[in-house]
Amino acid sequence: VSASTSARAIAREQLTRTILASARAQLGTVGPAALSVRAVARDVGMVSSAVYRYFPSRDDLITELLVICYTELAEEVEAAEAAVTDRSDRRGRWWAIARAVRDWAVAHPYDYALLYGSPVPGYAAPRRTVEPAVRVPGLVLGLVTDGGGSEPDQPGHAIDPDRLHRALRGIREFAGAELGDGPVMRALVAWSGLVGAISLELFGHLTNGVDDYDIWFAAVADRLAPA
Amino acid sequence: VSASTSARAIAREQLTRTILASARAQLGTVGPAALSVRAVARDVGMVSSAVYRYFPSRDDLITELLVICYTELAEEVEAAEAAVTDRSDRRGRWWAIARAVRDWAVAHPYDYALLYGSPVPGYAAPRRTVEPAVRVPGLVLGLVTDGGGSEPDQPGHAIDPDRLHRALRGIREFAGAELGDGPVMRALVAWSGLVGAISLELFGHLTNGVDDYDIWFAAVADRLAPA
DNA sequence: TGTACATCAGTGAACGCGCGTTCACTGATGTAC
DNA sequence: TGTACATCAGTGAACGCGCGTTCACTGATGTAC
Repeated sequence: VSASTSARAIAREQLTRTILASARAQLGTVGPAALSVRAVARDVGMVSSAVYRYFPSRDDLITELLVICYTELAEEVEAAEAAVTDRSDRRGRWWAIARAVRDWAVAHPYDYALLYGSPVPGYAAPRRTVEPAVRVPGLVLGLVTDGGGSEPDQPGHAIDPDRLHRALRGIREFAGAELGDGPVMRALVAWSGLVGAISLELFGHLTNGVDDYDIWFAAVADRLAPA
Repeated sequence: VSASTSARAIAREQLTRTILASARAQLGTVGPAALSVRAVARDVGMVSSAVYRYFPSRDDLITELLVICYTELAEEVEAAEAAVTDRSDRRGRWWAIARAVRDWAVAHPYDYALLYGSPVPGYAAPRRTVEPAVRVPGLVLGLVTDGGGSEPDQPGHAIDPDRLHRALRGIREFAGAELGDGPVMRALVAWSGLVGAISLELFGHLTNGVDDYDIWFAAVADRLAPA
């Protein structure tokens, strides 16, 4: 019996998933800051100390949840974007992305809050969360650069283009160096607007102001289209 | 001695402020979810039960903090916007608003997280927080409608204008009924982008991507200008 | 102005609860000969 | 194939801590006559 399929290994994998699922469910009732190892243990029916056989600390549990949620979101959004058959329809691809992000957020509001809401106090996300985290904004960037545009930013309010160019170095390195600042800014503005719009909706800032969030979001996303 | 200036009344007012200041300072180290009555009491040098002479519960303390923070933010933003002498320079007024919001957010990141980050679990904001909360978005709305524009929304992606119009009823009622959907959407998109951009920055989503947040924000705000 | 009473701020103990993490342990699963 | 040993999952008790809120109380401040 190979190590990875032994009864122990199978049970371990199973239970790891069960613990994570329970933790994620707990997120939905209590928020990430109050996520508790003991409550998770209670939920999966083991003693609290046993959870430490699976996760060395509460922070590692949170890290795993972050990776899972970022990955799940990214996969749904990537699938939605890839489903747009006319690849030259960049507006349609944008709408697919925007809609998929919001659909996921509405379906998993607490997970969304974990990813894009206030940071968990006393918790610092390790590097391994970065890669899954940048997949969705990377998709927006890819959409914009697909247009082949490499034009610089067209400044309106006295923005120093050289300084802006230097400020965006990190993003260029992430995405490949042939990016103009104009497309990068278009993508970032669209991404900011998307996150802002969803946050305003989910965090209750539109209560009594907007009655029909679906059409509202459609109209916002329409105006945010980067391409 | 009138009731409002008696030694007792003075001491009460003073201590109320001290307690709130301590609570707000505690926000900055621990996040709103972990704000603790006992820690505040310890900080101001009284026994935990004594705080209940001033605030009937922890939730009331949070409510007061919300009102204080919303009000402080609104006052700074209103002052910055009012300082733009050329009232026809709507781009300049927008920039004043955007910059003032971000300046306050950067100076008080935990307060910003309290207002625009994830909601505090188990806490429902009462009505009295609404009025101070809408002052800043109201300013953006006012800026847009100052242009006198009452045009409908110009749809790009098959958006039903009637349905959108109905969805925005609450906002129209709040701001006065002569608003076209076009200006309302322009204001909301700008406001969404503003909140999104600041949240991405403060909540750490641009780490290693953007090096110089000042110029980045200036460029984003420039592109978000609603007027 | 002085006294008797009412109001209120702050105390200290208690209730009942939760948390993350460690540690020595039992007993089952896996491995090497 | 069978036995001896090593690995590991899960237990239960404990450490030391924190929390929100209540309650009977003391003693100071305010008020009415």
